[in-house]
Amino acid sequence: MTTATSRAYDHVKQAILDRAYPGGALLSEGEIATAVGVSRTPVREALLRLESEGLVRLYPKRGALVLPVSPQEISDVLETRELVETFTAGRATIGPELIGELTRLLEDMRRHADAGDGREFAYADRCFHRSLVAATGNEILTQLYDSLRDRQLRMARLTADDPVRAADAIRDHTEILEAVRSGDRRRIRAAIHRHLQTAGSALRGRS
Amino acid sequence: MTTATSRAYDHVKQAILDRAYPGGALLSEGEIATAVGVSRTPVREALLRLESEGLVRLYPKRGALVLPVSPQEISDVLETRELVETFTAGRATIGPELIGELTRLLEDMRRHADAGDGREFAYADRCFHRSLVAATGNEILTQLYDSLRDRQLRMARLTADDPVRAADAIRDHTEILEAVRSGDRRRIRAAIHRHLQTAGSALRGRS
DNA sequence: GGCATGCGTCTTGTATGTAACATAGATACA
DNA sequence: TGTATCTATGTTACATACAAGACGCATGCC
Repeated sequence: MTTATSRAYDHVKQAILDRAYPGGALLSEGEIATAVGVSRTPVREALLRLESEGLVRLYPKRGALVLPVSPQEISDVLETRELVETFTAGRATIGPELIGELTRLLEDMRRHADAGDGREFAYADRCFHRSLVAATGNEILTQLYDSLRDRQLRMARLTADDPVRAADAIRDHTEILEAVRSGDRRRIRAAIHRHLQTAGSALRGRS
Repeated sequence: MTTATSRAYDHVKQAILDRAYPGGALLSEGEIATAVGVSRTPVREALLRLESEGLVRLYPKRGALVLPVSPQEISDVLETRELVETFTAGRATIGPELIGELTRLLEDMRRHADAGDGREFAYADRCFHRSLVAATGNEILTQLYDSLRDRQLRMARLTADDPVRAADAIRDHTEILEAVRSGDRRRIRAAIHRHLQTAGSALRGRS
């Protein structure tokens, strides 16, 4: 059986990302505890972790505020993502194993896009980028990148099922993969930059 | 009165950075709780936070392992630090206020170096760099940078009182400040790169 | 009306109890 | 000898209890 803490964590995180707990909501430990069916202790640990990830902020004796997505946060997340990804593009060790994984993930994206499964599509998308970052072997950056993607998920969930954007994403990723295959790091960086540019402008425009 | 959790946190963190709890040590909540004079609950929260910062790793039903500094960690921390700092050098908003703060901190460094106070010196050093990062306004990077410095502190504490390295650091920082004053971002980046290069090679060489 | 004050309620911060898990070392046995 | 099992001990994971802080609101006073 999974631990009570992780159940509480998953529940709250999912609810925040799905906007079931909207930005600005003030959560109480007890409320969540009864919702999940555990005691307050594991809930508290989950909230602490979510705070370190930047999703909530704990106010003493008041509750946990679901941080609203601010223009500042959008900007920070996108800027940091671009920094990490362009850096790793120039640094990842490119080998058959990485190429294989990227190819497989791109296939997944195509399949899920055809099936209209926005959720799985977004997941494959995410794994694609994550693989590139992880290929540098830098665990700090990899972990940072994961948290960035979580935060971005909250901003972008609404666009996940848009077929036009899906097609754009597939085109972009294909380009990135081609660039990786070519081994030309400048080209990889350029492809990633372009990709983030389009993704970012959509986000910034929306909020 | 400060909270029990923060007291536990400060105690454990300080002990780890000072190597009073050496890498490889297996801590138990109860042990720390009696040492700090609080119950196990706040200790647990402190350990959770320290785990998210990469200083310990919690093993279920076993205890908290103080992560030994690995070559991989050194490399990751230095690489990430350089990435963040060179990026922010090209992006920070340079104004009289930033220049004033850097000037003041450099003065502090000089003063503490003369006084032979390694601890205060290291603190001013850290603030100097932090100001540059914070001047981008990117809160994610600022927070990441702080955690990187903590981790590096653990690797470098031994060198803090070396007067030769202090002199080197002051020279490097003076150069950085000059570059900031000039407003030439390429020059700033170069100065920072040089600075991290020397600092890094000392670290890598030692471990 | 406007302001201070006190009360009731909600929520956390911390302490403590308890059961389950992990491990080491001893012991029994093939 | 080698291995499986048992047991004693240490440790957490989680639940629960309780006191204290924060806040809304009514009440009383000017």
